[in-house]
Amino acid sequence: MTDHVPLHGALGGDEVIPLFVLDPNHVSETGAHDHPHRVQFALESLHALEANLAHLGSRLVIVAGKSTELLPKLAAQWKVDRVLAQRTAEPAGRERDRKVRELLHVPLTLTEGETLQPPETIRTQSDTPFLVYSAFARAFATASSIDPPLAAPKRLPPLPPDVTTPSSAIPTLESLGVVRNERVIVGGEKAARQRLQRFVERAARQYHVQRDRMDLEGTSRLSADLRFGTLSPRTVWTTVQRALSDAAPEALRVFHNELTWREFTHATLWDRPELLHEPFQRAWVGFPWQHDDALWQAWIEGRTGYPIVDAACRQLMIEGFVHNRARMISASFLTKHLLCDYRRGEAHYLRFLVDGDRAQNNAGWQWSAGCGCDAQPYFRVFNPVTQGQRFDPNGDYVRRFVPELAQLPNKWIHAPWTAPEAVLKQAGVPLGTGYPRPIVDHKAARERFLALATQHVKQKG
DNA sequence: TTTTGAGTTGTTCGA
DNA sequence: GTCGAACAACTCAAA
Repeated sequence: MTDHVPLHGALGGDEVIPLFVLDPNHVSETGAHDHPHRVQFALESLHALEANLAHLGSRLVIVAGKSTELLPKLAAQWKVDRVLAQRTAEPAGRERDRKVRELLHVPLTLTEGETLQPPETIRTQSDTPFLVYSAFARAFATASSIDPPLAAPKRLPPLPPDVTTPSSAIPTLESLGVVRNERVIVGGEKAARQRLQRFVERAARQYHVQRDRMDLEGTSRLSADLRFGTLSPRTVWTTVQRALSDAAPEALRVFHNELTWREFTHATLWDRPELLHEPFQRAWVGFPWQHDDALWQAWIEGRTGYPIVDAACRQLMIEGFVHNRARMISASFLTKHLLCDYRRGEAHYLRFLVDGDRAQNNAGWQWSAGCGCDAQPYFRVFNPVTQGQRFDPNGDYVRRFVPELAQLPNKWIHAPWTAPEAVLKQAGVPLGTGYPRPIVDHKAARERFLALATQHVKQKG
């Protein structure tokens, strides 16, 4: 309830009806099957919200159906004088909001809050959207002072007596055919605040040196909270800023930089909704991605033979989360080593990530594939072995998600195929049966991709 | 209008 | 092991 801009805006009136519309596209058996981890997190967050509102003297009214049909109907029935909601940069949400506004007979106020600044406000001097990150970040830093978050209300007005619509119950996971996953982070504002607190106490001060370490808890793990609004970006920005006021400035600078990237991805998607279907760099339209179902299956199941890639792919399925660097390595591998269309990987991540944020996910995948916003061109091809050695130096991340390699000594943990037979035998890792050999050779795959990319981009340019 | 400096996260090779 | 250069030009954004 902290920093909830629509609720805060609505408190200016005498009566407030907190309403949540359960969209059957998202919360149904099919919808839940499409994104099980996110549904679990969302339902828990909804329960927490319901309890929170009740505690403050109000009630959450839950209705199931399409916003475009329900909102005009309910607004008329309840004789409300306005409707408030938070706007989103996500294209389908924008389209929904546009239709709702058209159909409502009262004003629809779309408030800010998804991002620190409204997505269309950070512009170049010639009033065009920024196309490179660093220029955006400079403009963001000078243009914006970040307002402190709005405090949670102490008390809410009770529901008006004529709101007699029976509230739907929040569906159970079982009713949606989803088995609860204990490894997925807990939803709700309270759990979110605990995560933020934990980050501030344990990791924030070392953020600049440990954020890339896949084996440590060096990151904030707040991506899902930012996606669902269980924490507002302002809350995260200012809380970490306050906590690091006496720390080395580098830690805060690097953390704020990550939040600024989030601003950039949302502003960019706001400006170019078609990015969900097309590459950022137009020269990449029509790139000859290849479709090999055997390679695809090996990647999604974590059987590529490259431990760090396999760990990342398995973490996604196990936790609904992947460490940022592991996302990059695994995305780079799928697109550049296996030549799979980044959109296929993007959809897979969107399906299973708790934090499935279209703006962030798309920008990340495009960057990894080489067709996104990046100063460095396509010839950066991550080496899955050296990346593992640098950012998972003891192999702990690999061992956590690829247990069949648990007994393999550190020296070979990121390249089991280079280990002597005796070592493999001792570790109980029969290559080819216990753990796969690499499905592609790194050097050959790298050269193949570079040749293909060079050829294609030249042709286009 | 032209010029200028700069561009998230890397890899490989050879000295 | 460590370090610097090459990778390849091009576009963006501001002066």
